[in-house]
Amino acid sequence: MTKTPAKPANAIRAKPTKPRREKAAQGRMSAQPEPASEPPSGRVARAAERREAIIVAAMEEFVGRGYAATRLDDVARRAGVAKGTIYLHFKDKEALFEELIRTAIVPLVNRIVPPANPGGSVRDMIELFARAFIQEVATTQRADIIRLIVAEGPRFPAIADFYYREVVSRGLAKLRALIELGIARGELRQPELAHFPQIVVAPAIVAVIWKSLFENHSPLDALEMFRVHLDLIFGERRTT
Amino acid sequence: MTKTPAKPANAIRAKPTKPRREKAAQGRMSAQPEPASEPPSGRVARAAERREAIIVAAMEEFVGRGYAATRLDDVARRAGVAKGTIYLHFKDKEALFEELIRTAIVPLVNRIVPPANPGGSVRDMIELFARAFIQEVATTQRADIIRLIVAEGPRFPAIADFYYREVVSRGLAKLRALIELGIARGELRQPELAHFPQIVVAPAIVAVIWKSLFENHSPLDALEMFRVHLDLIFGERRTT
DNA sequence: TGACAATGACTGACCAGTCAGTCATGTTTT
DNA sequence: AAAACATGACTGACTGGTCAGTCATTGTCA
Repeated sequence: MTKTPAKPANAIRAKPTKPRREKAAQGRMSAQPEPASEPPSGRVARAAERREAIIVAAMEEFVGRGYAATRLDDVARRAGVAKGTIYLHFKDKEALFEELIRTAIVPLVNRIVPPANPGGSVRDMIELFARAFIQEVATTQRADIIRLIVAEGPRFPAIADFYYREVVSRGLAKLRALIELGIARGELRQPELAHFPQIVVAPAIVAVIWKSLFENHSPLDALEMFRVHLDLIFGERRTT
Repeated sequence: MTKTPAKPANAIRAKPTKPRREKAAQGRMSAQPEPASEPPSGRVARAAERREAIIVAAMEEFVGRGYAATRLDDVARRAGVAKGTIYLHFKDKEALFEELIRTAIVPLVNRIVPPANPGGSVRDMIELFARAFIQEVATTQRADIIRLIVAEGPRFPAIADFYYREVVSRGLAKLRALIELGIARGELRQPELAHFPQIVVAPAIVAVIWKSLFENHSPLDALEMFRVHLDLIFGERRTT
């Protein structure tokens, strides 16, 4: 995409040779076992480890500076890897970014959606659902991932699509089912709510944004806000 | 990222001087006083006009590409102005960006906050408030300004501060007053709502984000969603 | 005819992406 | 078991291009 004009290729590589000496020390002597994640010894394991490190580093950089302003040099440095290594694992900056979002989102969804709680009230189920979301996202720096998606989504349709497919439509479908169950059971008396499950999660979304932008201006108790919201939806609250 | 056409690059630094001719015509002769935004003839007026054009152009570019990816060359071209002219009006890219948000936000707030409606019900007042917001923002491309603030806010504390001060705290204060009035009048029976006025506007915020990211996946009737939400808050709806 | 607004070619810094070369690790031979 | 060899993960200097910001020159108004 980037290049239109023909590439002049490389003319005469000057002196690429450079005594690489001290660098060896930085490599791995066989004697010392690693600090944290032990010596994987297998080449593949090592590679996977580095790939992981790159993703983690890239996450921090992209979240902190946005897509365009992030330098791959910084990502490499943070990952403790040379820039070229990034390109062994990802086609280009964009591929890294998209892959990043994917690997961040999937485990997030799995952690939140599953609780297919057995026989509690619908309110309890929704509360669990939302509580998990708020605790796993709004409270942590994972909120910034959401902000990143909102910020860059329109420029990366692949990401917006993926996010819609894997998170939004799935979550809303689940929510809608719960709402319908609540209506059938008489816990909920607003049948039209099933058309707009977004209303149920709206305060959680707002909490995420609030945390990112205004937390230092005025902190927000997301969980308490959500409880009040549920009182609105389900009528008077049972004692807590 | 994306490169446009093959840029002549700096192949042969030609003669710096270039007779600028036709451009003059595009300027304004002093003779004809035009209808609308016309031959201001005054230097100051002209200057203000250009400044305005730059802001409009910058708005479109920043909204479409984000801060970092926006090129001032493009802003200049879109504004029908040379790049240097931008620097006659703004210290640098960042100053332009911040000024931009400021001038976009203020009129927006004035258009929405004012309706200090006289003696309707609280629900009517809130509905008016929110309807104005949804019609003025969620429906239009102004929604992208909000997204822009969410996206770039953390990187531009001055903007987040300004936005919090001028829009958020002001809007929430107004809303809180309305909620308290509603409680006093007995229209609202959830006193704790006054602690979280965010709940009232949450669906509108969500609508804004939805429009930006998912409108093509699944359109959302923001106004209708908000009506359902108000039913939740105020209890059963009066016929509509 | 100044004085100042406007211009756009130019510079300097910056950065995505490349690739020749290095070396730790694993494999085969002796 | 040890030495010779093969592999490919890894490195980082380098290229081609981009872009914010500058400034000498030119145009225009009062």
